[in-house]
Amino acid sequence: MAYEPTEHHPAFEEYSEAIYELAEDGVPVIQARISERLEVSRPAVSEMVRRMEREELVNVKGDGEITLTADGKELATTIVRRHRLAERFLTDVLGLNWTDAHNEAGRWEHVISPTVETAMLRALGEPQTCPHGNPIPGSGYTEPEDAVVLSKIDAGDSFTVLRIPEELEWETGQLEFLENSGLMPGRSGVLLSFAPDGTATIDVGDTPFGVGGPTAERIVVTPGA
Amino acid sequence: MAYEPTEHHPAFEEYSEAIYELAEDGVPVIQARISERLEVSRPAVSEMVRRMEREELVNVKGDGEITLTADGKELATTIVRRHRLAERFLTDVLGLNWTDAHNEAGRWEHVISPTVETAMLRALGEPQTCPHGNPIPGSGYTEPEDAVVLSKIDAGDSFTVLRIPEELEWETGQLEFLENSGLMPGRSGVLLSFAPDGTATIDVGDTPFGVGGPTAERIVVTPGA
DNA sequence: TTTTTATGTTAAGAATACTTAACAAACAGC
DNA sequence: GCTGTTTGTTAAGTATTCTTAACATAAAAA
Repeated sequence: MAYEPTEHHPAFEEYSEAIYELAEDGVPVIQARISERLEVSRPAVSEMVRRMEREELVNVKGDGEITLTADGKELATTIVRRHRLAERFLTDVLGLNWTDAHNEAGRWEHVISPTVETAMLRALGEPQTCPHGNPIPGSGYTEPEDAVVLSKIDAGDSFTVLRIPEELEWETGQLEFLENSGLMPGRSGVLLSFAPDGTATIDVGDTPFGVGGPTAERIVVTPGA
Repeated sequence: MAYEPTEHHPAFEEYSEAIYELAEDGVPVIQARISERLEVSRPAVSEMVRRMEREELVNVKGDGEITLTADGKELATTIVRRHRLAERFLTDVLGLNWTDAHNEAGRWEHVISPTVETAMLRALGEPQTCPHGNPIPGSGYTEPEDAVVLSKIDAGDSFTVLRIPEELEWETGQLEFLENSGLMPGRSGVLLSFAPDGTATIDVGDTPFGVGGPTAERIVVTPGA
């Protein structure tokens, strides 16, 4: 009870996070992309970006590319860290599935305090990634040198799943599909074949199944079992 | 990320909870009390009560007494349940102290989903009260027949702490004091003496200490060890 | 080159939830 | 009975964050 407003406006947290993750996913950080990811109108983004610029959370380059300032980056990493830590906690401790954990964490990230963050980190044994393999900022995680996207693996070769980028987590049904298919970090499989349209057929243990081209171009793996 | 508004406006949740807990504490439920507990101005409460009346969450009697409708009660018990469950979780699983848990739960109560609620209940073994002894709505808790307030115990008699009502949790430093003093549910002690101003001196294991009259009139205990 | 698409902005407006100032009515104390 | 406190309301205004409509420009496609 009794309002305990967060240090920063909730919307600033949400926008900073979106900017951080767009950059992480290699998507050009422009207003239109933010608008799509947060599902708000372009004018809303336009106004928020102006306000965040005034508050020195972001800078806008001449070509419209948006970058986080030091303050903005600090805010973003805090939120992303809490999001991924919460996901880890929700799956590992409370047994939620990927989809539920992802949605829940999208709200938890705004209410978790430093105290709880510390307690969760300890309870989980200082995890370095979220359940989908994405790094928890500040955990010291470094991506393996040989990490490539699934679409770069040759047909017939084996691979080990590294991570499902944030971008894919937002596609409806995607997380549920990947989790149920067993395509999760740490699992090894074989890339059976490529269709002309880029669809990859893979085998990670159960029945082989197809993964669409755009998805295969985003899932990060390491070659070998 | 991506806004997931709660079913009800956050403020409605906050106000419903305040109304529920004021009634629980035996405080007359009028606008002025809500204003004090939520620390918002009286006009703000006036407007919110009108809106909640329009949404059929509350009824206002002729004398200004505010009562929850069936819908309002459902919303309130949901929030109170999540608050107390979160407190239990934060203290028992994450090791937070009473004060931190209380503050944190004040934010968590608005973001916890039914799925997480169920998972927490299972993880905690279906607890019936929060760490301060207040019942978790829907848990089937029933207060012992012989429950009385601490100030009703005779000097020299022993007692067992039952609960610290919500009202006291809002007084600055109160939870910290009570927790550090060891005045927690389940603990037994002896009421050593009463001062003329109502202050009770008690012994719950360590050094005896005094509890102010108004506080002693609110802490609920059962007679005997 | 002309047209279409993508992108950003302005303008106007709405909902939520606050605030302070000012006022009226009821109630309690002397 | 008068006075001071408690309580609720009106009025006016603010901050945040969103919307749609309309428009301008730039980039891509035909």
